Parts: sequence; structure tokens; C-alpha cells
Amino acid sequence: MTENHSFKNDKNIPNHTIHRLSICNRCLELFIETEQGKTKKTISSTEISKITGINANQIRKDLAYFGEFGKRGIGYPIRDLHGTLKAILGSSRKWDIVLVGAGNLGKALVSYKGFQKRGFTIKGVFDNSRLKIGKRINGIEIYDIHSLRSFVKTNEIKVGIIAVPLKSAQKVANDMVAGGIKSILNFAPVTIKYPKGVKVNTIDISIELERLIYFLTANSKNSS
Amino acid sequence: MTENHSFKNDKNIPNHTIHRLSICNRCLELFIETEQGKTKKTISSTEISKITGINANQIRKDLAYFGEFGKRGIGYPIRDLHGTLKAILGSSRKWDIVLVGAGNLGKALVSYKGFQKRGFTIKGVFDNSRLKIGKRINGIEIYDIHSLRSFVKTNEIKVGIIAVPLKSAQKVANDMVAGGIKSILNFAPVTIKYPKGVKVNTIDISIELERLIYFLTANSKNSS
DNA sequence: TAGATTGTTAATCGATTAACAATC
DNA sequence: TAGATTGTTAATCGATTAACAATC
Repeated sequence: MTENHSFKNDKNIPNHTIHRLSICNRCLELFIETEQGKTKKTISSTEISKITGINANQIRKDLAYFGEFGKRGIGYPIRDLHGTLKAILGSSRKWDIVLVGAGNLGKALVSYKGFQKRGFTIKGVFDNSRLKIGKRINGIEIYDIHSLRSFVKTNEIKVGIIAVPLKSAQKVANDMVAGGIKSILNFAPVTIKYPKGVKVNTIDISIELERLIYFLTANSKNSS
Repeated sequence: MTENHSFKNDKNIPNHTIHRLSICNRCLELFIETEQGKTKKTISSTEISKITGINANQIRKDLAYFGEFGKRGIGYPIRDLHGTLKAILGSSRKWDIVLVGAGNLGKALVSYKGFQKRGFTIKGVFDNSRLKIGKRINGIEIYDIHSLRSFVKTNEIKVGIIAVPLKSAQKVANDMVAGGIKSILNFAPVTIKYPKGVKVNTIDISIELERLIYFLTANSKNSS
């Protein structure tokens, strides 16, 4: 069932729009599986606002960048909207990815179920430890880090995840880019340098905690 | 060696400022440990810009919200600046946290070394599985999820991490808030509802990947 | 027709970048 | 004094919110 969910994409899409649409997509997905969602045919921006926490005006605006998907006075057809969002976000396609680092975090990521759901398949896990190379986690073989570059190239992989200690993160990123990877999700707490045409998204867990902490301390001073 | 790194905090601090200062803090920390960093006494905003990738004007502006830490014509005294940043970000204090969910991700987080470095101590891990309760990961005992609320209350814990499947995430968040937790880092792919005065930061790994993917697909159309 | 809700324009708000006087 | 670099103001840019005509 390959449906056609076409959308335009001329304008300059604001940075945050994609993030919000991703959240809408996720919430819609969950909503469709509820009792209510099974029977409901359309959903309004106000209702989407309620389940996502995103301002309704903004939802309409974000969607409008890609086309007109709703009916005035009615709302958006739920299932169609979900299909469109998936198409916009590229999660209707399948994406092969590589994961570097078979430590605790790497293992957790390999067994993370959310990936399959959104069309991501881990094609190979890489590590530099003799003790790990050749073994398997979750059925996926751990390869020697030295073969990363050629593996990426021959399999034409465009997406990579870095889950190694900070000292080796930049080196891994370089290898990924050399092999042709364009999108990197980095969990190492370093600022990665990369050429134009490549995008790196760093998730630093400590930094995320620090942001929360700042809020705590700031609030204890001037409780707003 | 409890130094005094005072700073003012009257103004309304932009949202992104804290995130950027966190990155500066991390990069400065790494820089101090390099050969160059060991001897260097001061650092300019341009130099910080180079190691962080953040615009130099912005770095100066971000710092200016909290005080005057540099000398015109000279730059910022490296070690002092680092101390000030730690004080601003609250990472010079110790923070006790609880972690809920002893699955793969939970295990990875418990053994994550970055926490200690930034003053976070996991006081307890909680799970609902009979098989896990009573066992230990990394020396930290796994408690029954039912004791979460009272544990948080008696230990006056303000920070919690959610690493459970999406179906139980909201319930866990409610218990945390009921116990007095103010800051929650949530790894479950759901939008958590929470009362005023509490802050929740959700890290959804799939969504982060989707953002990268959008960039890939958008680029293949109009390669800008 | 009346009520609801979209798509879009206008108004507001906030964040980033540029520029420069102050000063080491 | 000349060069460097801060702290801060002004200019620009972008994102969010409000408002409303179009229309189901």
C-alpha cells in the first residue's frame, strides 16, 4: 500500500518546523491507536495542539509550508495527515544506518525499538575493541572500526550514529564523512568539526541535564 | 578550594544562552587539559568561537548577561571563566538524581561517566520488574517503582531521569512530581504533561534522527 | 444560515549579527 | 601610541502569536 502523499517544498522552512512536525507525527501515531483515534476521521489544529502542547496557529503555519492538507470548518483528515507527515519527514522511506561504539550506550541503541518503527535499520555496528569485534548484539555483527569507511561507501550509507568516548569521536566522524555519510547523530560530548554538506546533531546528556539544573537554581532565586 | 565566582542574574536570560554557555563550559574544560591550555592564561571570544563553533559576538553577549568577566584588549582569564561558568550553570554544586527504568538505556545511563564529572549522583534506580528489583547496576541498587515517590520526598531529590517505555512514562512523571521533583529529563517518546513550576526536557532519539533525515531529503532536492 | 476551522497576512516578540566606543 | 578585544548599543533577521477573510 504505497499511497501518494505529495507536498511542495519551495520555501525556506524554519528550523524548528521540522522538529514540531516530528512531534505532531509521533503524537498522531499514538492517537490513531487509541479508542478515540480509531473512529475519529478528522482532527483540528486545536485538538493537535492539545495532544502535542504546540500552539495551534503554529501547527497550521508549519503545515502550510508544505501544502493545504485541511478543510476549512472541518479540520485535517487524520490518516492522510499522518501519511503526509511521514512523507515530509522522510520516515516513509527506509534508511540504513551505521552505529559506531559497542559500549553501554551503543548496546542500548541497537536494541532500541523506536528505530524500526521509523524506518531506520542498523546495518552494522563498529568498535575498536578486539574483545567485541566479531561478536553480535541483537543479531547485528560488530565489525572492526577500520572497515567503517569502506563499509559505508560500498553500502552507500548516509546516516551514522556516534556512541564512542569523546577522544575518538572526531576521528570516527571523519571516517564517516570520508565514506560518504551526510547525517551524523553524535552522543559524544564534543563539538564535532565537519565540512559543508554534512549535518551533525549532538546530543550531550550532561548538557541537557545542566539546562534543567539552571532552571532549578534560577527559580530558587526569583521564583517566577 | 571553594572559590568565589559571583555573577549577577537579574535580566531575562534567553533560552539558548544557557545551552551555549554549557557548550562553552564543556569546550573550555577540554581545552584546559590540552598542552596549549595548560600554559595559556587568557582566551579571547574569537578563540572560544573557534573551539565551540559559536559566534564570538554571541559569546560575549551571553557572558554579559551575568557580568563582566573579561579585560578589554586582553580576553578572559581561562580558569576564572571556567569557574564562573560552572557557578552559573549550577554544576559547581552536587545534584542527587533518580533514574527510573533499568532497561538497556537505564543501564547505559547508570554507567555514564559524564554525570559524576558534572556533579550528578544517581541516588537510586527504580523499575517495576520483579526480576530486576533488589539487584544492582554499577553498585547502585534497583528499587521497586512503588517506593519512588517516598524515596524522592525523603531524600529531597529535585532531578529525575525517565528511561521507561512510553506507556509508563506519564505515570512515572506524575510520581516524580508528586514526590517533589522539579526537573525531568525524559527519554520516552511521548509528550509529558506536567504542572507549572516543573520543567521537562524530552530527548527523543528517533525525532533527532528524523531532523537529520529531513535535511538529507531536502538537500537531495534543492542542493543548497 | 450559523458555527467551526482553515490558510494566510499582519503584529509582536525574541534572538542573532554587526558595529563601535571604551579600555587594556 | 597602536593593536587587540571587551561590553554594549543598534540593525537585522527569524520565529511566534494574533487576527481574520475564506470556506466547509
